[in-house]
Amino acid sequence: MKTLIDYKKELNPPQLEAVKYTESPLLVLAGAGSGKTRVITYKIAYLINECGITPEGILAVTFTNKAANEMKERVEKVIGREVDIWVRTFHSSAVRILRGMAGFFDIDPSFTIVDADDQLSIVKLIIKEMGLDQDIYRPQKYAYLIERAKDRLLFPREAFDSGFSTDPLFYEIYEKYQNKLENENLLDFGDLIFRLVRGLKKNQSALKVLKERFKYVLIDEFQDTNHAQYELVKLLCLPRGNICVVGDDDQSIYGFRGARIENIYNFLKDFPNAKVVKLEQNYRSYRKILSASSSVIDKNPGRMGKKLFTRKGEGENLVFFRAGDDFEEAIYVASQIRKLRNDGYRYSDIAVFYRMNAQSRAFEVIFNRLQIPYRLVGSVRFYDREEIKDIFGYLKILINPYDEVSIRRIASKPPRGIGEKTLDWILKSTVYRGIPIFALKSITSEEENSKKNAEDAYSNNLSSGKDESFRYSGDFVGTGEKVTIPVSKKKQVCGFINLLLELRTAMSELPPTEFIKELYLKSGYLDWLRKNNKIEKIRNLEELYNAIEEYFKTYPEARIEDYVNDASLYQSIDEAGEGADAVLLITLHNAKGLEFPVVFMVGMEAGIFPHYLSSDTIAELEEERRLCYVGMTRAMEKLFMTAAKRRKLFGRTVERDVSCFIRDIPPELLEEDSHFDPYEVGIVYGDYSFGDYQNTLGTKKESLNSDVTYYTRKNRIKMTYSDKPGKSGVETISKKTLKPEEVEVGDRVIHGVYGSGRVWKKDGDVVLIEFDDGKKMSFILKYAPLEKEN
DNA sequence: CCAATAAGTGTTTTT
DNA sequence: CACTTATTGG
Repeated sequence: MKTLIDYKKELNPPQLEAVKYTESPLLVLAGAGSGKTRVITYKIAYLINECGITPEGILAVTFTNKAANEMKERVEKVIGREVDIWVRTFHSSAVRILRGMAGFFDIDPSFTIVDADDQLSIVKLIIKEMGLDQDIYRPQKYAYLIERAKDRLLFPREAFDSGFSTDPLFYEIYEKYQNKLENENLLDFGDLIFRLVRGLKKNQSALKVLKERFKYVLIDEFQDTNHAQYELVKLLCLPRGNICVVGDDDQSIYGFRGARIENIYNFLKDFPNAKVVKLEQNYRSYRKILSASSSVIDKNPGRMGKKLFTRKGEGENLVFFRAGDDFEEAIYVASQIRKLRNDGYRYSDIAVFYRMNAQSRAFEVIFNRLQIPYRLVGSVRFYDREEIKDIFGYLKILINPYDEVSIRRIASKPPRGIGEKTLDWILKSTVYRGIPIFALKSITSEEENSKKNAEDAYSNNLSSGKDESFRYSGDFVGTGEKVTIPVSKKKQVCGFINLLLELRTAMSELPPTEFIKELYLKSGYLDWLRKNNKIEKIRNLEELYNAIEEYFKTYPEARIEDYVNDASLYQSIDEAGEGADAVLLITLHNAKGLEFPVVFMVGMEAGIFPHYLSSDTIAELEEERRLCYVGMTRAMEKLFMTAAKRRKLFGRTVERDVSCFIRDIPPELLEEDSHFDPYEVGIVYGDYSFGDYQNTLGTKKESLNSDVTYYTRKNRIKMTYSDKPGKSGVETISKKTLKPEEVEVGDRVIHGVYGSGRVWKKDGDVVLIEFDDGKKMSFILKYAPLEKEN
């Protein structure tokens, strides 16, 4: 059944043109808030309903998995039925193709994916093996270069020859890294695209299969594609030109990751008969917000140039506030949020954007204190958590028994008597010689054992029988090194291998969710966490279990392998808290594609935004400016920008100037808020750990023994903590509080911090107190250190 | 081998 | 500060 769609009614003229145009390649330049998702959605519907293209024939590439899911849902809503359409990220598409057509690409389909973390540990390992000093030859630098080389489709040799890097060490490290990955059946993020592109170039028949399958290709966020991804696009769509790319050069913010803004400029050259449609009507923001954001982005030269306009009203001026420090900044935002609530906004209408995740802390502390519900996106990504990665470590070994990174990761989690030496031996006996780890079973079996023992005794010139400390030794591939293992470790090694074998059997026999339970228990991992009282981690394992359950409900046919692969590409489970009425705390990068009635852009300070590590080159600064533009254009009705004079970052307090981006905004659009008094918010002082907030209000003094002492304004409370073992802790103020029913207007009270005063007003659990110096402040009774004066 | 402690260190954004 | 790495002592 086909739903009738009135495209003319649903779309404005340029949108309609973009949807309907299929004669040649199409570049849609979609300004912020111009309805680009709408265009893609309707275009897919149009292709299916009006152009006779089957859903399977469409490949739609989005930037994140989340965007992919949303896009698919929207398409299905427009079409009115479920469709089997590929809406995926580049990486997820690549995994699917590589695994599905592994034979074409000379790839073992049981490969596992290494993430950025694993990647770094491999590079570290190599640098260590090469005997290089990690301080001089920084692993992260080489990991970064390897990533970039892969973006550019350069193998080690080619990278060296082409002058990508003339550092012979880089060449060597990259080559060793690549060899390791290949020997251990691992692919990193870059490989996913790299191997696919290489494979398709080499193997025309594979390319033909894909070209026949994908009748039409759509790419979203085209300005953030890298070279390799663009090559893939060209392979699939040249010379046919069955392609539509959508992007905005002003919103390219992933250059640090290899994204090439030029791709969008080059599209017209590479696809010569391409048509361009510009979407310039902004449906999102009031005019003042739009013009302020334009005046920022206007500073960037060489833009393709769109003239965004809005039919929404003028709107209000932007608000700027300069706080004393980061906590005051958070308190200001909190107080504004309270006001907004009074004006009828919901928490979920509001978002706080910052440049780096570290900035979220002050907001978490203050929001908790003031009971403002918030949702934190992406800071510690779920799949990046140690315990989650450990469980994935187990899974990955079972799928790919060559996976050294995972073996290293979990060998001693929980501790099972396998230390560095033993681990070394295990790896050198198996993975390093191209043998799966399970094969150790035979090496450690009894018969083998005695035979080996005899041989070893011989080769080591040891008297057998007497000295049984060496059980196995050998010459190892590539190294020529002899490694020996004390026989005393046999039990531990056998236990480990048997565990893995049992788990492998369980994996193949049990339903996925049952198997996960089995894994938690049999591995001893859960018990280990329990024993050490790691409540949070146990909770996370529960959450993982739920996620897995959910996954297999959605994809009943899937196998654990599919889950592991999919999850390796996902950044967060993300379901938790979604839809709840809560303020969103999010990085600017993560905010791309979202919109909110009210936006707070915080930390608008030189050094933070633009970030001091991204201010060296003009290109970097331009990217920061685009990031600022992206942030500003998320706001629909109100946009607040804040900065702090001082900020505690990396453990020390630094003074900072206001961001240059603030100065790019015409003063007539930006109002400075200078009336704010943090005390009015009723923040309760003394309730923070370790002087978080004390810096704002109190004086900090350091004593000789390096303990830190904080004094409050009135010197009534002293807080100390110590770096010395056994002594860390806070001597806090008395935690005495008053219950609402114990307080009456007019009562004399003593506040632990501010001294004595009189209750001026009482509203449920909030009291307003007039102190003897005349200052009024409100407090939440539950938290305020209050006593009655007697 | 491993837990506990001490010392050292580098600070961004993420598929 | 938050994290990793090195050292120590059982």
